[in-house]
Amino acid sequence: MKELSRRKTPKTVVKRLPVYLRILDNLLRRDVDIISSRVLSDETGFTAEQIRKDLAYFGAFGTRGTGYNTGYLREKILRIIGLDKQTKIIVVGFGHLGHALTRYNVYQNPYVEVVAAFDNDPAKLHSDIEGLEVYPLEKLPEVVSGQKVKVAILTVPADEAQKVVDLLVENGITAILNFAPTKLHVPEYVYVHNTDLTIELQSLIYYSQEDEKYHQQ
Amino acid sequence: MKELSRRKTPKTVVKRLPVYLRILDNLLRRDVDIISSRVLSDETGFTAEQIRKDLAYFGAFGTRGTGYNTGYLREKILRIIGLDKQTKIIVVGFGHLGHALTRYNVYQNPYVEVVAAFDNDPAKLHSDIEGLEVYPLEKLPEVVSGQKVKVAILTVPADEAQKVVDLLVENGITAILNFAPTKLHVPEYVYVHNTDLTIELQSLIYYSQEDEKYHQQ
DNA sequence: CATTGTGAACGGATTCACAGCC
DNA sequence: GGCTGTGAATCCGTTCACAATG
Repeated sequence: MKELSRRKTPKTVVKRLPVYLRILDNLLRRDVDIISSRVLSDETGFTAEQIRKDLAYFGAFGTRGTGYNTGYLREKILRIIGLDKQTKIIVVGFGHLGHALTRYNVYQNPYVEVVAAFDNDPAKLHSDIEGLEVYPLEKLPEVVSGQKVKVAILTVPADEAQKVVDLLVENGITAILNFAPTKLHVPEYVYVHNTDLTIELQSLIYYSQEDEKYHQQ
Repeated sequence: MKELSRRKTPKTVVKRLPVYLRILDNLLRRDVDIISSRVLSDETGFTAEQIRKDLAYFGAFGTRGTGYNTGYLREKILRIIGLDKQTKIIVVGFGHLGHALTRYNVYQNPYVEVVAAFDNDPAKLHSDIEGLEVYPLEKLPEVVSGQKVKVAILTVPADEAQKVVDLLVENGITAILNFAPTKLHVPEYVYVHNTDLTIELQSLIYYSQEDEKYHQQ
């Protein structure tokens, strides 16, 4: 019995859930209230089988012969991701990127709340975003432990990143969206997703030069 | 013979090349001029075998019994990625995110040059970045075709993204780093990498709630 | 009879294991 | 002896094919 219960959901599946959620939101806005895996496939570009398999990781949400109830499926996915309850996040590093990301998130999603931003540079301690305070790093433990924040977005320079991460982990952060171009060392229970813009851009450049020596050949 | 020459490099490999490059740069700065796959493994977190396999896609760059010459390997990877020659890129959508990304890139890399930014909103047509002009979208064809730009960073709102992409492709763009939260339709010769911050954040939230109903079980 | 849910087959990437070479 | 380069074995996610079912 333990064998079965140890099934871990692949990361690839978790990455697709938010896509489904977005499509379902769009469909609901258009009053589409039954949806087949085939239509979801058209909207997302994933295969219908893959979508059904993805959903099957979490339960049987559909009706054979009919499809999925849009609203019901949406509720289920919200719940699976954890968006059925408010999530507090912090932004560490309030330079241009941190600033842009804060705005981006604030505006996107009612379930997600940026509760504070942090920066070491006194020049950056001012926020032009309504309801957002920017604090020096010393205040981080108080805010994170006090409000039980679990999620952090990290946009500090590479050479400060590890020190900041240690501080985050110490204070109970369990998931980090890392924009600093460096490998972070964390305990295995902490989840780190790296979004490295330099890497993305450089792989893009690789692909931009089609039919060059290495590519086709 | 055709069978052999059709070998395509896996995307996963291409994504790791810039990581190697960064490590090699760091090592060179510390005057380390011979490097083994084992040490590269320690620095990157990838296995030594994987690193050797990755490099082997492009040739045999090492010396058995010794390792790789740091500077030589760096040159090779630069060349493979296409960073041995100047690359021109444009940023389309000059809101907070576009702005931050432009700064980010300008500052990172001598081989990569943001030649212009574009936005539809007259309010955003001013740049505070040295040497960078922000133009209305009508000017895009002239700049892109004229300067033979192949790479674009896209940070426009989701509902404008497809129209802008069509314009980009029409004018010769072959690689797009897309931050708009929507599926883009492009001819198969165009490479699109999606960086969807909402998706990243939502998967992060999934992982932040460890030992919840769906996760371990 | 359309569509879900799922075991089985497949394929691509990683890891293993070792032969080749300095 | 140490480290690269690589075929073989393995792992894991995707696709296939179909049984189950409203």
